[in-house]
Amino acid sequence: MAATMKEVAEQAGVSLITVSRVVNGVGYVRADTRARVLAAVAALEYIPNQGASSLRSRQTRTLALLLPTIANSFWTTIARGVEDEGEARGYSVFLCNTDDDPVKEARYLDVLLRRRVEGVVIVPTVASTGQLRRAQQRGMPVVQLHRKLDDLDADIVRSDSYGGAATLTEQLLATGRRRIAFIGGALAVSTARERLAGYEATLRTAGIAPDRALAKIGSATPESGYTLMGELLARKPHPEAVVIGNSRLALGALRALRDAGLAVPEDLAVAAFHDIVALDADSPNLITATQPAYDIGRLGTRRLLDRLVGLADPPVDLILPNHIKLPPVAGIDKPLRTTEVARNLA
Amino acid sequence: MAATMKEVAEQAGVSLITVSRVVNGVGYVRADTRARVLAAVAALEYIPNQGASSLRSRQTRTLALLLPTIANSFWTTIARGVEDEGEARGYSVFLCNTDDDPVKEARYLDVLLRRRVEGVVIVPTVASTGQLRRAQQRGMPVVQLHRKLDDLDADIVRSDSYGGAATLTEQLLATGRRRIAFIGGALAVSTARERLAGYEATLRTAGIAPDRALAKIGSATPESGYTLMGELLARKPHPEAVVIGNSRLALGALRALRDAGLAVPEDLAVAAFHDIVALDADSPNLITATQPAYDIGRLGTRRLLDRLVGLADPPVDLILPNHIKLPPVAGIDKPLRTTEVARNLA
DNA sequence: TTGAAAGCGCTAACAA
DNA sequence: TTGTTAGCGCTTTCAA
Repeated sequence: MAATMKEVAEQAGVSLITVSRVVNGVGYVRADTRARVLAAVAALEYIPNQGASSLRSRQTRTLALLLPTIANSFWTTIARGVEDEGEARGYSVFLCNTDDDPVKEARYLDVLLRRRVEGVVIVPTVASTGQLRRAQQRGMPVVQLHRKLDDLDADIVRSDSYGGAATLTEQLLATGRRRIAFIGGALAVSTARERLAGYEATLRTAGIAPDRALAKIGSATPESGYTLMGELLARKPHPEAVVIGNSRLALGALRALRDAGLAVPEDLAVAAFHDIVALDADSPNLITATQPAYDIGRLGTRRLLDRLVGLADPPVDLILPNHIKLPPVAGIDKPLRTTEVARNLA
Repeated sequence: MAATMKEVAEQAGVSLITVSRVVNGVGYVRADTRARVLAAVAALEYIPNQGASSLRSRQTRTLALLLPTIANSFWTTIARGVEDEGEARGYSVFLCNTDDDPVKEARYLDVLLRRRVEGVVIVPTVASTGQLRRAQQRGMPVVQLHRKLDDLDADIVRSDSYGGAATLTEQLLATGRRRIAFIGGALAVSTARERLAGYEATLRTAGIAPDRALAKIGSATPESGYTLMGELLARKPHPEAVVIGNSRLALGALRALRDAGLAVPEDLAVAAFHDIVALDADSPNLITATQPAYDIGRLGTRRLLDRLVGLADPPVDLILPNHIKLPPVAGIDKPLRTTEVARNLA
């Protein structure tokens, strides 16, 4: 049915390899020969079979992106960055939703190995190390996004969780508030640990001993945020401000404040990491740190593609600054960057 | 480097084809032969090369999803449905963001043809027909999602735009309001046309002649929604209610109402199509119609996969009901479905 | 239940 | 500037 290179060659009266050269634009071909080949290509509506080419050349021009779920705007923006960079360099991208389930992730990795994907960009689960190392040993470069596995020797691109939390805390301190609480996600995740650490270190620097009773750890859901904020409000007097480690927690916490009839920031100031669009409606009154999701995807993929063309440097840990936004209040209106410069920028 | 089937065969002391049968689980193989082969597979860490298999068998087990952009929660939820269904049936999915740009779309379709993708699930642009027909002619089935191209002979799965708009309008009428306005997206898009039609027909059924001055058409952005709502509010008296054809328009329209100091629904009731999470914060006071995005993706992909195993029925137009949500007001609290049943459900 | 032979559509390596 | 030969790793077809 579909025409092959051989048929094009016969039609054009040249050899197979000449057609290959014309189609791929490599090597020397006389102009009139090229024209004859192109005419045959058009006449037969020839479309190269990339699978056959891959088999011989050992290049599939294919990447894979594994992330928790595409149905969340933070991951989604990363995905867009990955796809754009891949497309720009001639790579197609397989999309894999792991749901943070190691079993699902392992199954995908297996499929990708069979497909001889050239490289993998991944937001890893806590249990990914073994499988990823296996992939690396088989010559499949891996770039981690957002979350860092300590015992994996691979490039990583992420945002500055520690610095972001520190800046949010600083901004609250700058408004004169001292009793500042914290609500964050499970500490098994590296970003959550770093955010808590950034918050505590900043308090100490300001001469405030962190009060562990004011640091609440939950599960990255609005429900959890609602509950934890409720616990903070039950204290008399309640905290003057709170740093919140992720958007879903913030959503619930803000609801708790509304239900309690408290105004933000007058009664209680809120500074939160802001990843998801759902927070937009509330954000005018918040201090927010937004991660550069698109760039995380884009730069991670760039790094991966550079590896594919031979880059052999040691793995980098590329930490990108968050974008800090302050509420439009007189006197505090210049946005800051959490870190001065991204290190090791490719 | 990576072991081949041939090497496994030598190690196990059998022929190539026997290894193939064991690996693929087809045909007859004696238990002890199978065990020897499996041992060799493990020893050599053999992973089948799917590309080679595809070349011979002409099955790539690969689909593609083309949509405007993954960075929008409606499309994203569709994508999740597509990926889940594909994964469940052993297919990997290439993700392609077209940005509704026909040129980008055409370039992707070309790549996908080269890759011998087995089928395509697409949210088409207005200019897709030619390329898609070409794909069909080359044996690549196409399923349209959400938007219908009139002159393409392909399955489509979408939600009931006409019925959704009709129900939103009915619900507003049921609250006693009569002067009901409409704000919608560009009429070049089939869904926008159908929503306007559903609104107008419902008014007529209620004995109200649609007032064209109350039907505003814009460009599916919050800015446009803000402007158009402003125009409606400039009329004295302003409308008692408005039906809004998509979420981004609604976002802007609601902002305009806030800025004008009008309460929803007391001063002006709002019924809107609700696709994106950003609207959640406002939705308690709205009547909303939410499209079954996940099912659109899932059922569309199912249809495509059924075609791949030989289904030859004429193309269907599968129209799924929207989910209607009413504000928690006494007396009006039972959700409705816009259409009784999805027709032609596979 | 197992195998031999052929070939999918293309490119690498070398030769002319 | 063009061509020949070989073979990528697997499945199809036919035979035993």
